[in-house]
Amino acid sequence: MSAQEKPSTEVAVIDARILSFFQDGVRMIGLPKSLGEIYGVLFASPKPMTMQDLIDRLGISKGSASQGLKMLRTLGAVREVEYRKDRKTYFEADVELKKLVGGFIREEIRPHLKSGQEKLAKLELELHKIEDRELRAFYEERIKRLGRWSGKANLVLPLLQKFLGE
Amino acid sequence: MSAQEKPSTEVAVIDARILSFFQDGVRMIGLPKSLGEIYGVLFASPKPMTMQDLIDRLGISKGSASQGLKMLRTLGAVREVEYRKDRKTYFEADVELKKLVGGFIREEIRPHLKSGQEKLAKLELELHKIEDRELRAFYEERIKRLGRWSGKANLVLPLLQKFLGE
DNA sequence: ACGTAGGTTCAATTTTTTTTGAACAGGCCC
DNA sequence: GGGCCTGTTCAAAAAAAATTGAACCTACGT
Repeated sequence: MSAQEKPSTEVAVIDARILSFFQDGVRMIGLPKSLGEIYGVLFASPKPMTMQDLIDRLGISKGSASQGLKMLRTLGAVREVEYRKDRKTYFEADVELKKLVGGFIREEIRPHLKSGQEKLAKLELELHKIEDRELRAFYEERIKRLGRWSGKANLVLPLLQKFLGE
Repeated sequence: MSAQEKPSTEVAVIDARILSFFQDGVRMIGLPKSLGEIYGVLFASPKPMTMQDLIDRLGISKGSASQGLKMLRTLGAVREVEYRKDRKTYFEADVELKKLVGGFIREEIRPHLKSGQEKLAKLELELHKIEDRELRAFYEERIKRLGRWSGKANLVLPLLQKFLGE
């Protein structure tokens, strides 16, 4: 039923490989497998899909699909598109690396980085309380080092985005 | 007992903050929390520590400590040092960002990337089997795109390392 | 050779994360 | 209004990952 295409064996094989590509890829960056699966199916689909299509295709629950799509949208990896004039929302994969990486950095990296920087700031304030000269010097060095790391990260992320943006 | 220093309150507070810094940081890159804890303790310690020291300090099991140190060693984040002439092995944190990032890339990124590239290679071989012209064109575009992503990653990683290496 | 301290391994357990599914909300059409 | 279709939420269940602890090495000192 519905407007599904005959899934010719070859295409099915290819879809499966693309899927496995993303299942893996997403693991690498520490996101749930189902995110990779949903994105993979959309990436491999010539036309937009509904949530129900994804549920059928992947055999996942409605809840998973809904949450997965939500996350993918906030990452900017998937977008809603006008497609048919019905009640459903149709999705397609956003395939620009720049956007994918940007979303990942914004949602998954920046917040950690920020909280780390806040921790560092507090640390600096504690330093002077250490009595022992030598020990204080040691901690100063370490904390300065953490500060440099943090600074590097702040420098690298925009460069990375620019580089991937072409 | 043992050669432990008086953990003056201030130092304890600072150590705790450093620990929490790494607990978080390690989560960001998808490594187990205990790795961050172990590394954090070593990072915050002016002198080398034994496995037993870590067990006492963190209240973790011998197994955890052993496995954690193993992983940290293969990541190049921790190294064994000569310290006292006893049977124990003493560890200290390697604090060069370049080395940390390098180890992470080598152990956690490269293998995924490689397996992804192998999948891509197989994919290319399947493409010609698709009968439908239009559909084949679509898949060709997508797979070429994946290839470009992969290529970018291969380009970026060395640059990243160089940049952090200074 | 024996006992013991330091260290590793791995199956079992615990903890954490992910997924499910049932309840619910809103909107559309009759 | 009432039924129905899409989609969301969230507590409970399932799955996956990390941690433990006991068995087991190995090398050293006596």
